[in-house]
Order: sequence, then C-alpha cells, then structure tokens
Amino acid sequence: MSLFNKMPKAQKDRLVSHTPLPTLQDVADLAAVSTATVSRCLNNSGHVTEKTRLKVQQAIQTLGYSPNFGAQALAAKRTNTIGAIIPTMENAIFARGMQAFQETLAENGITLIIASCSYRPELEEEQIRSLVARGADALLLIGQSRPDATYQFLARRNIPYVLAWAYKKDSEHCYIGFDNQAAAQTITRQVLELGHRNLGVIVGLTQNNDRARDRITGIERAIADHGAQTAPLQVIEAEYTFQEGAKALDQLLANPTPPTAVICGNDVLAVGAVKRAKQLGLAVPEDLSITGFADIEVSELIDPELTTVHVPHREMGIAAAKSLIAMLKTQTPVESHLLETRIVNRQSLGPVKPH
Amino acid sequence: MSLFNKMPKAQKDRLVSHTPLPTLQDVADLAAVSTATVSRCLNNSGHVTEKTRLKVQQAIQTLGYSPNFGAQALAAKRTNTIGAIIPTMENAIFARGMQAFQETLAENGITLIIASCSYRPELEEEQIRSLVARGADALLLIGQSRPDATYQFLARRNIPYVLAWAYKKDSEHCYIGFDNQAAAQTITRQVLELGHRNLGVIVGLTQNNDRARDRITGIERAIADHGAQTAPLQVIEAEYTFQEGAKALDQLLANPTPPTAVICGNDVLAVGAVKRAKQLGLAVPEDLSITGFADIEVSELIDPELTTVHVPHREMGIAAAKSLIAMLKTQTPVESHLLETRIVNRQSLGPVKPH
DNA sequence: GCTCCGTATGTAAGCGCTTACATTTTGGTT
DNA sequence: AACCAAAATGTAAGCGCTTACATACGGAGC
Repeated sequence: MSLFNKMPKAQKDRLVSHTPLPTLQDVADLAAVSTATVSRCLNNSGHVTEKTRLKVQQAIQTLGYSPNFGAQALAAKRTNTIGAIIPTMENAIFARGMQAFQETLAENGITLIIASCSYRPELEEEQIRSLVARGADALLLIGQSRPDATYQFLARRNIPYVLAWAYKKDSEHCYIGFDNQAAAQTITRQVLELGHRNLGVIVGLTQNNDRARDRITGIERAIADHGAQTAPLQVIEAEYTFQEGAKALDQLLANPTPPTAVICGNDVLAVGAVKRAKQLGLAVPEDLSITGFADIEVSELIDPELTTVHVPHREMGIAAAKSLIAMLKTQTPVESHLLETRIVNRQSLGPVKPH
Repeated sequence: MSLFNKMPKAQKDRLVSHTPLPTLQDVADLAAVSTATVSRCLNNSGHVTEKTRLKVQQAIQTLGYSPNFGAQALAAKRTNTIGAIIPTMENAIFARGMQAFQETLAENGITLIIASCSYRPELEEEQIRSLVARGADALLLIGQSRPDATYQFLARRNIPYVLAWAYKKDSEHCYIGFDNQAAAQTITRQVLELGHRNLGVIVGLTQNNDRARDRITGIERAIADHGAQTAPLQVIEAEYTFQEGAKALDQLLANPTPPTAVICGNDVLAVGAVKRAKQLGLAVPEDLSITGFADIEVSELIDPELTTVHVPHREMGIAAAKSLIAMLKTQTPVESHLLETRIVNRQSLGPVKPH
C-alpha cells in the first residue's frame, strides 16, 4: 500500500494531473435542476419544458459534460451497442455490407462492435460470448451453422440476432440475406444452356460454411434438372485467396478431361482462376469459361471481366441493421428478409467451344 | 402507468418469460464466499486459494454466470474496449491492418469498437466523441491532420491514442506507421533512374489526407534531388476506386506530352490505371510504367503485376494494438514506432522507351 | 378564489460490480 | 502452545446513471 493510496481524495486530486470529469450531478447543480431532469433532457424522453432544456444544454456545454458509459449501461440495462461477428475483415465479401451496416447503425445512434472468427466455429462461439459480455444489445451473425447451445445462450440472455448472408424459408431464425442455392442454380443453368457439359467447381472451404455448401447444392441441382448428359462434377475446395483459386484451377485442369467451364463459389477464387488460366495460355472464355459469385470490385478489374452473381451487399447491411434496431425497439422477432441476386453478364462466360 | 408496472417484482418475474440473469452475488452465495472473492477470481487479481477458485468456477458454471458489462465498467472505470476510426472499411488498404489489430486486441482480452468516417473530418470528430462516450479506453486514429480541439478533448479525458498509417519524427503524438514521404521518394527515385523524365502522378484526394500529401511531397523531392531535367509534374487527385484511377489516367494521357511513367499514391488507383492503359492499347511497362503504393492483394492480381511500395499492414496493426495496450497499462505515453517499407519489384515498372 | 387535473420537476432507490480497508485464517517460529 | 507475519477472505462504500413514484405547479372551469 503506497503513501499515495492513503491520501485523502482531495489531496490526490491535486497531485493527479487531470481533474475529475463532470457528472450528471454537476450539470444538474449548474443548471439548478435535478439529475432526473438532466437525464430526461439527455435521452429526450419528453416532459421537459423548452426553457429548462435550454438551461441544461447550456450547462452541459460549459462543463463539457459527456455521460459515463458504464453508469448509463448499468442503470438503463442497455448499451446502444450492436455486435457483429464475421469470418474476416480482410475479405472484400463482407467489407461493403459491414460498411453499410455500420453506417445505418450510426445513423440510429448505435455503435458497432466487431469481431472476427477466421471461419473457426469455436472462435465464433467465444466471440459471441465476449461481445455479449461487452454489452452488445443485439448481434449480427453470418450464416446459420452453429451449435444449438449458442442459440440457447442468446435466447437465455434475450439477445436478438439476425443471420446474414444467407436465407432459409420458414425458419425460427431471422435471416437477412439471399438464397445461395437458388443463385448458384441459376448461374449454373445459364452455363449449361451455353452448351457446357463438363463442369468444374471451385468453392470456399465448406466445413463450417453453410453458404459454400448451399452453393454446391445449387450447382448440383441445376445439373440434375437440366438432364443433359454431364461429366461427373469435380469440386475443389479452396481458401479465399487469389492464389488458392489459381491452384484449384490447376487441379481441375490436371484431369484427363478438363472442364470447359468452371463455376466458382466466390469472386476471389474466380478471379484467381481467371488469372491462372491466362498464364496457362487459355483464352477466357473461348477456351475456358469461368464464373464468380458476389460481384465484388475485383470482378470488374480482371480482364476478361467476370460474369458473376450480383449480391446486394449494401442493401443487405442496411436491412440487417434496420431489423436489429426494430427487434430492439419492439422486443419481438422480425420477419426474415430475402434479397434478390441477379447475374451480371460480363465477359468470362461464353458458349462451349465446338470441336 | 400500466397494471404491469404496479405489480410486485416477484409477480412480474413469473409473467416475464426469462428469469433474471445471475449476478455476482448469486455466484458468491452458491460458492459460499463473498462477492469480493468472486470478483478477485474473475479478474484473477491474485490472493485466492486454488481451492476457492475452483469452488467459484464451479458456481459460475452451474449458474451460467456472465458479468454485467455496465456494472463492471462503472465500478472499474474501464471497459477493456479500444476504438478505431478509419476512413472506410471497404478499402483494402485498411482491412488487413485492422484485422491484425483486432486479433491482437482479442488476444489481450480487449474488444474493438470500430467506426468509419468516409474521409470526412467533421464525421471523424463526431465518431471520436461517440466512441469515447461508448466507453473506449483508448483510440486508434489514422494519420494526423485533425483540429487541436480534438487532441485536447482526448487529453482532457485522459484517453491514450495512436496515430497509425503515418509517421513523424519528434512529435508529441505517438505514431505507429511508416514514412509516407520517404517511401514515395524512394520509389520515385527508382523510376527516375530508369530514365523516365516525364512523370505523372495519381493520388487520393489530398484534402484531409496527410498521407496522400506526404506522398506527393516525397515524389516532388525525389525529382528535385535527382536534378536531371524533368517535365513539369502533373498531379491528378482521384477517389479510391479502380474507375477513378482509370479516369485519372485518361486525364494524364490527354496531355500533349503524356508521361512515360505514372506514380500512383495507392494500389487501387494504380491497378485501375493499369487496366485502363491496357484497354487503350498501351503495353505496360513497355509503353507506360505504372507504380503503386501499399501492396494490397490486387497488386498481384493485375497483369502485369504491380511494382509497388510494400507496407507491413499486419505488423502495423499489431504494433498499434501493443502500444495502446502498453499505454493503458502504464498510464504513460509510448514511443512512436517507425515501420519499414520496401519496394516490391514486379512487372509494371520498366526502363523508359528509347525513341 | 377555489378545486381539479394534467404536466413539469424532484426524490431517492437501486443497477451489479470493484476495491480499500478490516478481519480472519494459515502456517512457520520460537 | 503461543506468537506473529503473511496470505486469504470479508465488509461495505461507492461508481454515475435511470426511473418509479411523489410532489409542486399552473391554468381551466366553476
């Protein structure tokens, strides 16, 4: 125990460089009102005369008062904070949506806490607990696949959440996203209609990633529906980097009967594959067609530009924010929200080459 | 006033679907110790027997206890939360660094709150206040240019901060970054040494962006130092998108004596310019050399691959996190940290074409 | 001028933790 | 067995807000 700690508070204050911050009480004193009135002004919860409101505002100004977050949270039992746990911030796939999400929250006076889980479910679990412990009033989660215990944890704590970047009809959960399977099915159908009969697939790692799995299902279904004879489908899983996309293409091409079209589960892999194809002297799409998924910026950068599935990233982020805010306000669940995807026809998909 | 609100608490509890969450007191009761002991276990602040620690842990388990954030923050006067305000999450320039930043914070039990300011200083100011009001213990800010009042606000509240993505010697602030000017100067020197005498520059909007300004200064200084006769430097400012980079190149090429080399203030613009050059039928680097800055992923995607300035993004994010944590722990300022950049020679820069 | 009532304001009880200080326990010495 | 310091644990006072309820106020209606 140091001497310092034994000092009376006033003496300490003189030694410590900064004076204590003004409190609600200080504001109330200066404005000659009660703390309750000041609090009412701050949260504009009505029942305050214009005149007193001005007095209080004045006092807040001169003192440079700013509310204490912990006290506010403790007393009000809410933090005006929403958490989001995404696989990674590095991947452009989430960047735009999260940006819109954050902007929308900010417009509503809500702060975003963000955490990433590197596609590792146990880390996600941990981050969920951590964000809740940090006082997140609500959560944005990506996709659906996680243990029941996690959902129970959230229910027990009465924490609203939405599952974004995915959609499922008639679910107990609130989805804000698009139908990965249908979208993949549609673009695959288009590939088939261009005469391709030998398809290759490159997707992200499907373990713990329901979106990637759904996309594969969509591709398979399109092939089954189409009926025309198709060579057995080769599916390669790869991490979300250009390099891995390139490597995956190599694998696909190593096959004695290489595919004439490669459907990729996301733009990053697709763009990596396109680059590799060009390096190998293959013309895209003349020798090899390649499609993407997500329509992120790079898809327009690569030459040839990528034919891909457009996903309304910003719209999704905004919708997720609005839904969460509504849930918080009404304390009741909110309907899922299906967003439309569409195919952007650019240059990387063409008809199959006649022999 | 509804009937509900008049009920005794016990009756309410029976009506409301969820029972109240367990508190520290509940844990203490179950473990048959005092709340102080439980608290000491939670914050492992020593002085607890292994035996009691186990008892407490047990009780926490069975109750599913999790501390109340507000109460903790209020009593401890800290939130274990660090805020970051970056221009945008969409831009890959910050993504990797922020990812590393967040990972490092998480390893140290600290949560990241993130906000973006769209390169608008008044919004940044607002976000700073907002994050502080949300209880951020410390802040990461990008670059240096902001009003004195902002720094005073932080000083008054005793909030440590680092300025990242930039560096300045002998500053009162703590910088964690690299020397934008020196890096730009070095790559420009290399361009000049390859015989180029007519240079063009494409940079981000310099208003409110000291990094962009520093890079221009570096370029100008390299030219001045080099001494050889050089055509007047054309500088175009552009927003951080591929499209704007392309447009800027058009502007540069519209000049009667177009540059033989274009130095770009960042990779996004550079890559946009490369794509445009190819569209115009210019061979890169044979007809036109183009350099970037940042070494983000796309620089390896474009063909030809970009010669650019490598910035240690992850290292910077980690260093920023560590510095902030140290400041929080020691309550004293921390030294600035200069990170090294280096030029990555790839394909987009070549010797000037002889006539 | 008095009553009544709706609205503005005040009072004060927590909210669930942390931590300084007080007290008890432990175990090594004599 | 008595003593004592060190270690473990307990006690209780806040931390700075929100909000249910109590009270004061002021104007309308008589």
